[in-house]
Amino acid sequence: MRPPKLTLAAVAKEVGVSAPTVSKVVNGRQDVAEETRNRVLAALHRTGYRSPLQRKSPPAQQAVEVVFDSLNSAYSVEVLNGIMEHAAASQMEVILSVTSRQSASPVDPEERAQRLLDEGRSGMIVVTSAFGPGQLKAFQRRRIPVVVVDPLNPPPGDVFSVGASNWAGGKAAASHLLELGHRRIAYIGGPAAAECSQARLHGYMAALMAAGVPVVEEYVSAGPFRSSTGVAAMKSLLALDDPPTAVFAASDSIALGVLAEARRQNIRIPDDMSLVGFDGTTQAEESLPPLTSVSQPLLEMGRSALSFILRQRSGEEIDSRRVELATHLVVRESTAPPRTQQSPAGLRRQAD
Amino acid sequence: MRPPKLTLAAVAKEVGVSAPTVSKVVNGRQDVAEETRNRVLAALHRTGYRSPLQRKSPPAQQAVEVVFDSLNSAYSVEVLNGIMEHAAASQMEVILSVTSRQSASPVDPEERAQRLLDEGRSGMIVVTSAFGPGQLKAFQRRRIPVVVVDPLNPPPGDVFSVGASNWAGGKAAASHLLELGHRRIAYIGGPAAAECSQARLHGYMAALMAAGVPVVEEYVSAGPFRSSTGVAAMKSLLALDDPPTAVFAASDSIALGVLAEARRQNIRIPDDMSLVGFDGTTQAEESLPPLTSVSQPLLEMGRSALSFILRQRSGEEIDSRRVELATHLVVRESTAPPRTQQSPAGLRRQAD
DNA sequence: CTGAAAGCGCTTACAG
DNA sequence: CTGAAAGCGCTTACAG
Repeated sequence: MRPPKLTLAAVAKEVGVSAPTVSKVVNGRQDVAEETRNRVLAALHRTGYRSPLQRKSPPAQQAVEVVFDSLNSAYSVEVLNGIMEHAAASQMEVILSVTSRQSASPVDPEERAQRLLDEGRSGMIVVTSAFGPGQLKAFQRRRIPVVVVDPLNPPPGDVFSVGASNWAGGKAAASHLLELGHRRIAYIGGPAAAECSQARLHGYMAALMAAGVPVVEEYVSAGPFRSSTGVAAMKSLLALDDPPTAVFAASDSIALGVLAEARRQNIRIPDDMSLVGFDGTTQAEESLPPLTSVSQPLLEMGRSALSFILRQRSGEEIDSRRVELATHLVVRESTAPPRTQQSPAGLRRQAD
Repeated sequence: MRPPKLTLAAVAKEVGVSAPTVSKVVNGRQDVAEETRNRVLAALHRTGYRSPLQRKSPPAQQAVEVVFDSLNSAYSVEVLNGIMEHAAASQMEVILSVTSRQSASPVDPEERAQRLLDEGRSGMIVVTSAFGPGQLKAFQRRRIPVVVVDPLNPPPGDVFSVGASNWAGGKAAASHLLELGHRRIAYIGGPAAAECSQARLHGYMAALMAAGVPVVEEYVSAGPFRSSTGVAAMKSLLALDDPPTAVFAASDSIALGVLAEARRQNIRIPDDMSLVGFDGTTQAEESLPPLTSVSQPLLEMGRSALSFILRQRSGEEIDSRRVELATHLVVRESTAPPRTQQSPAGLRRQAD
């Protein structure tokens, strides 16, 4: 005698609810009590129920969706590389999408989440993207593992996330400059709203305050993580009566902009001014002079994100929903003691 | 009033048969008269009937596999961006893989091709990769559309490929330098075996020969598309008795290496030496000085590759299996007339 | 939030 | 070979 057919009704009977209720859970409907949903999901999982749809098509290759807001930075590509590496090692397919490349129509999150489910995907990784809590809910309701990497906005407490120790990194950068003897240290940040950017700023401020150095408002600016931000900020800084002797840029791209503008104005780095970047991408390594930079373990961040998905998928109980990987300062040739602490005028004469 | 729902019953009514009969045809049953079957099939096709199953899963979401050998270059990322853009516009999913990230086990091409087929993928795009003819055959046998972008080795004649007019680009770069008055022009190429690299070299040679300028062996070198190649080549060039007054680098990364080494040796660009890159990535734009470079339509190449797949997929008859997109020279600030055509010694004195 | 009842669209079993 | 009738499994609309 064959086991009774694995229908939706059979699952319902097993859980002790009605068929319509199971139907709702399977389709990610809203109107199911949390507790009921959990019991049904458990039974669905235990019995291995597959909808007629799923039954028809062969069990698909395990796959994970990866969403970037853009691929136009060394940062993104490195995180992607980390994901790809882990994916290859664990036989996962990676379905990539880039929101900034999306043509007009933004995808409805409910629809997207349902499709993920229908196609049997293992989860989704969202990188540097402004995924709102509303969008995340569509996934949580369907129990699709989601991991965000360096979210623009801090994610709701129950969402898994991967980041780097930005605060400590900011502090390390500023401390390094302070130890070299700098007192006038500028900070050029990323988007003011971005979580990581704020953390770096606060690390910088913490270091200054610990050293008894006041935080000067004109020394702090913000902008997108692009070299143009560094160029613009550097122009303003050099126009100050009392320009800084060192600059801490919140990304290597920004730092490269600073470097370009410095060269244009004949400010030598590190002789006339010290410069620290953030990210530790090859850009920093290959620039001239090679940039002192706070290195983020970007590959590792990508790997961790995927490994979070895999662990959730395998039903592992995960206690901490946030992984923060260590940054570390890599000292290269763009930082040196200040030329003369007393003579800011000397710096500007040099520039003429 | 909306059109009546397109059910199996509706189709039946239209043909003048019963629903069960249509059901049999849809499911490929035997017990239907040939003539009836044909009429039903015609109606099915005409009305565009889709079973609830087909209707539900948005046609198993069309997807294309994209294979890169590596993602560590502005070139690759830009091509990928082009693919992503077109994919978003045409509602395709992109399944990414990177061969250099592949853990030890190389995937068996037969297996890979079969999986592609099983999962109903639309095709595969292979970028800058050394995909052998043997591997391609596994796909051709299964009628899976494959498009290669800038293959390392020229693909078999019947494979679709997308590239840029490398020869013309090389010629344009060298011509530009010749027109400025340069006669001692070096070429730093990419991997000697790479098709695109050879084309650029031959374009360069053609321009020199047309101008009656001999091709000097010591002025021509090759290496990976990385900045270190530029550094090394530049060192050798500057050590020559008769160093060139201009350098044409086969990629922007290589050119950036040349630039760095020039700065280290106090060779000013373009005053002491002119420099032309290739690719036209933002690296070239943002460098200091901004680099004159042969721009490749990388986004467009990505888009074209995908559009090739889509056209093949839709059964379109395609006459030409090779698309070659135009490159064009973008003159920026790294090129200028030679300082003194007569005094190579002058250049070297300058460098001391 | 839940489920009895009705409904939907397709398929099956079988009489003709 | 065909189709009326019964059946299946899931979903919907809605009363409680």
